[in-house]
Amino acid sequence: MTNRHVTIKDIAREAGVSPALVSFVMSNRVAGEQLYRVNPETSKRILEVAEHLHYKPNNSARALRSGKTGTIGVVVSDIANPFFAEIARYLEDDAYHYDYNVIFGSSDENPEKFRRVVNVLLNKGVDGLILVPCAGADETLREIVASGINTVLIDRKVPGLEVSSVVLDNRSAARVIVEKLLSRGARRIDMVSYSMDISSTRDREQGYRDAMEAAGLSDNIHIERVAHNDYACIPDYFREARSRGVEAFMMATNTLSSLVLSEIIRNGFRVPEDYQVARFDRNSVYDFNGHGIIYVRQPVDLFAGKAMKLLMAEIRRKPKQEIPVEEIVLSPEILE
Amino acid sequence: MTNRHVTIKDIAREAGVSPALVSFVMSNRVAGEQLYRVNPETSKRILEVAEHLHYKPNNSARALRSGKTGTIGVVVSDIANPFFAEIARYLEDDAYHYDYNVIFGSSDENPEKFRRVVNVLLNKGVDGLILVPCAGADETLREIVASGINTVLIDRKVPGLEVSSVVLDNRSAARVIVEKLLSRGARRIDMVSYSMDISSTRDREQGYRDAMEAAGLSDNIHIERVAHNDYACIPDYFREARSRGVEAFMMATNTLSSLVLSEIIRNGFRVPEDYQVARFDRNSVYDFNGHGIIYVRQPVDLFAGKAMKLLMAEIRRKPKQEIPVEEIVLSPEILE
DNA sequence: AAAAATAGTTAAATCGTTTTAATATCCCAA
DNA sequence: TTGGGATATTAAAACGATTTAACTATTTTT
Repeated sequence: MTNRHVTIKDIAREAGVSPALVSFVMSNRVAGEQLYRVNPETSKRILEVAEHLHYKPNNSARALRSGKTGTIGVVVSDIANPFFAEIARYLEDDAYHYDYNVIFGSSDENPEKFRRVVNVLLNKGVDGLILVPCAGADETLREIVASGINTVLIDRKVPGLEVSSVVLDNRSAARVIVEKLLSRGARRIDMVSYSMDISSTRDREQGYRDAMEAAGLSDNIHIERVAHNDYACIPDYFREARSRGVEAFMMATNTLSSLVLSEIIRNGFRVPEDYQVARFDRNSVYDFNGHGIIYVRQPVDLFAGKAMKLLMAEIRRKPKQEIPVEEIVLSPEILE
Repeated sequence: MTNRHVTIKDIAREAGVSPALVSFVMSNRVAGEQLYRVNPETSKRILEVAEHLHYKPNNSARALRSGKTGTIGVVVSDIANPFFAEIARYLEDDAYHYDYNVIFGSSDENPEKFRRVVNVLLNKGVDGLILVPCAGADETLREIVASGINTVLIDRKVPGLEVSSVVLDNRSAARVIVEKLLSRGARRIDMVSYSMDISSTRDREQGYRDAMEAAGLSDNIHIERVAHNDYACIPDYFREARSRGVEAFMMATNTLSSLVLSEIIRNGFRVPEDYQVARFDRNSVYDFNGHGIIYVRQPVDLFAGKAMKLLMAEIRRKPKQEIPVEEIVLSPEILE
């Protein structure tokens, strides 16, 4: 209340130096290739005065002059979805260690909203973007990349886009868990996936096909594609699957498998006695339903860590340096 | 890539007016009590030029000059916790409608980290704060309030602090669900709570006591207080509770009840046949474990909505207007 | 001893807006 | 015709930092 904003000028006056020198000390910066040379004693005095006056740099002024906001924008499908919430949490912590902040946005898997949210973040003036691209956002993504904004994709990649990404080896992961189901004797294995066109689920489908074909079960391949947020069809699907004599389900995501599991149990069946189940992502539900569920654990911490590291490398590169495009593929862990 | 930043000056030149006028039009502002009067035709022309040049206002400059960043800071316990993730999601959407952005931080229920995160947000220059105060953060909170930063507390309130808050009527909610357990015949009802000192769990404990005492069961009152993140003690506790002949559990939170439920089921018991359970917050686990669980549904959307509304009212009040302190208590919904 | 390099510091421009106070124009009443 | 009020517009001063180029000293090299 009492204290008007303390500025660099106040410190300069108090310490008997110029504002410029204070600036140099506060953000120990490089000019050209050289480090600014400040007398250690002067530097110490300035820091003491700053401390004493409770100086807090004004980020807006900094950002205005330097063009860097120290903020990065993150767009996920839905921050309330546990998978993305966890990633968000790691990103938040990682950013902190780089002296950065994070602003989040949720796309709801809607390309129009995706564009809008990205624009809001860009208007805010983020130094970079970490995006979970949603289906149909290719146009927006191309514009972003073309405009030279530092960007890293996460969880899903977009073919033909010159941009770094961090994804899971979804195809192998899916293959392995389906093989596990096969080794347990299941033959009629359905996969439940999303109808939206994103690389992660498409790759998982391919892994499922790989495993089924390798086992000579091409005829048993059945991929049920559910529209995002249209979950009313699950009961019908389950009834139909039962009539086909399905023995096991492989679920592409968290949400889907909760829905199908719920349907299985509502109908009075048990896992794994009546139906085998394999799925992506852990869930507290396992704690209550025996030990029969095979699942893929995604290294959420690495998703965040690698993405942040790539982004920071892009942000910190010298203006004329080439943009390093790197595609990181993370290995899953298969657990029960 | 091609386009250097388009500024207000570019528009002014193109439209043949002064930068000031462009500014007035872009943010249709009030001067003193009066609205700036701009000729509708001029206004239209300026907007057209702006549109045509793809003008994007520079937020840093705006913020520097006006002192408003259009960003609000939110600190929760852990953004990865479903309850807070959902609140975060609503806050994000609500903020958008006020033309604001949100930056999140997680305190991990650690007062030191709470202070640090709040300071990071303040350094960033947020226009206001929405906080879930953690135990032991009273000092930090008092400083915040004393410094006149617009603040609203959510989920938990801090007695003796002159600040608006939005909380659940935790006491009644707890009383009602315990009464439900009682009406189902349970007499030996334990409550599982946190040892940390926050208003929400304390109020819930009081509600539990109210119900037990009203039923003449004062002697059966047992509140098990678990330290945050020290969940290894749950199995011991459960064994001890069994030996006491406990028939029902009332759990103070999401996380706690998942843990206890898991322990119940791991030991081969069933809900509600062997143990009755009542708890706060819904969870997908219910979908898989019968219909016996009584739970309190918190109106998460209202938490966010009311808090944002209060905060906006504070932010938009005239400098000399009094700070309106309002305590909103939300009604829970009791479900099975 | 002169020239060159180095170290330490600063003046002043600049970033893109907002905002205050002033001005210019027109209209109508006195 | 003069003056007062609207109405519409603008010049110019902020806002608080960063950053370039310049300017002293001082030291080193030739």
